[in-house]
Amino acid sequence: MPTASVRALEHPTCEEIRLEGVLHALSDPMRLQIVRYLSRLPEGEEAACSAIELAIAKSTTTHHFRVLREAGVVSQVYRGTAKMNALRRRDLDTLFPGLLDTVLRADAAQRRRTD
Amino acid sequence: MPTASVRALEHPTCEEIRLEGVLHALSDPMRLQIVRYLSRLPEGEEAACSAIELAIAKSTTTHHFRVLREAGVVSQVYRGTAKMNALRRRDLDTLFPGLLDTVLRADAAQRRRTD
DNA sequence: CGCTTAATACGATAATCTACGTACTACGAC
DNA sequence: GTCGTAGTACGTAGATTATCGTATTAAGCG
Repeated sequence: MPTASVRALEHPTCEEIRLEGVLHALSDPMRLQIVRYLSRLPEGEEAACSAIELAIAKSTTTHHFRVLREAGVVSQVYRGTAKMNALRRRDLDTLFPGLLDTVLRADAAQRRRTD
Repeated sequence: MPTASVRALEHPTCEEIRLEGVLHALSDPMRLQIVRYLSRLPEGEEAACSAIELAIAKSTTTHHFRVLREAGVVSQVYRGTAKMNALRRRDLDTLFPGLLDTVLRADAAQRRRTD
C-alpha cells in the first residue's frame, strides 16, 4: 500500500460531527449510492473516487465526496494520484449507534420495493 | 374529540415515501425538534402546530410542517381551528424498520453530548 | 353577525445546493 | 522532462430552501 501524500484533507473530529449534517449528506441519491458502495467493501478497505461509476460529471463527483467528508461520513486520503475513501463506520457507530446500518437497510428495502 | 374538517391535506402514500425525502426532512434542526416533540406524545396522540414552541415565525413553522408531511414523516388533520399532527410511526416502521427510533436515539445522544 | 384563535397563502429575499465545463495540479511511469 | 491519470478549483447557472412580514381564511364562541 503506497503511503499517503503530503496533501492534507480536513476532516471533522467526532465532536464536530452533527446528526443534521450526516442526515443531510445521506439525503442525496448520488451520495447514498456512494455510501452504499463503500459499505460493501470489506472492513478497512478503501476505494478510489473513480471506482464508483456515477452518471454525473467528474467535478460533481468531487463535490459529493466533499459533502460526505465534511459531514463526517467518509474519510479520504490521497495515495498517489488516487484519493481513497472509506466509511467512518467506527466513528459513526460510536456517535450514533446503529444509524448507518439502519439507513443502509432502509435503502436496501426501498430498492427492493422499487426495482 | 371534534371531527376532522372538510379541508383535506395531501399525504404521500407509503409507496410514495422516499428514504431520501425522509432523511432530508429530518436533516433540519427545526424539523428534528418537531419530530422529537411528536415522538414523546403517547401512542396515537396528536399535537397542534402551536403546541410546539419554535423560535421562528409562524409562517416558517407552517413551512416546516408541510415539508414533514410531504416527506411522509407526519400526518396532519384539521380539527376545528387547529391542525393536529402525529408521527407516521407505523408507516415509517413498516417501510424503514428502526429508522425513526435510531434517528431519535442519535438525536438524544447528540443532545446529551452537546448540552 | 363580529371577535378570537390557528394556521395558510403570498411575495420577497438571501442562502444553499446540484450540476456543469474548463482549466489546473499532483503523482507516477516512461 | 513529458505524458497520462485522478482529482481539484473556479465560475456559473438554475433549483430549492429557509426565513420573514403581511394579508387572508376557517372554525368556534358569544
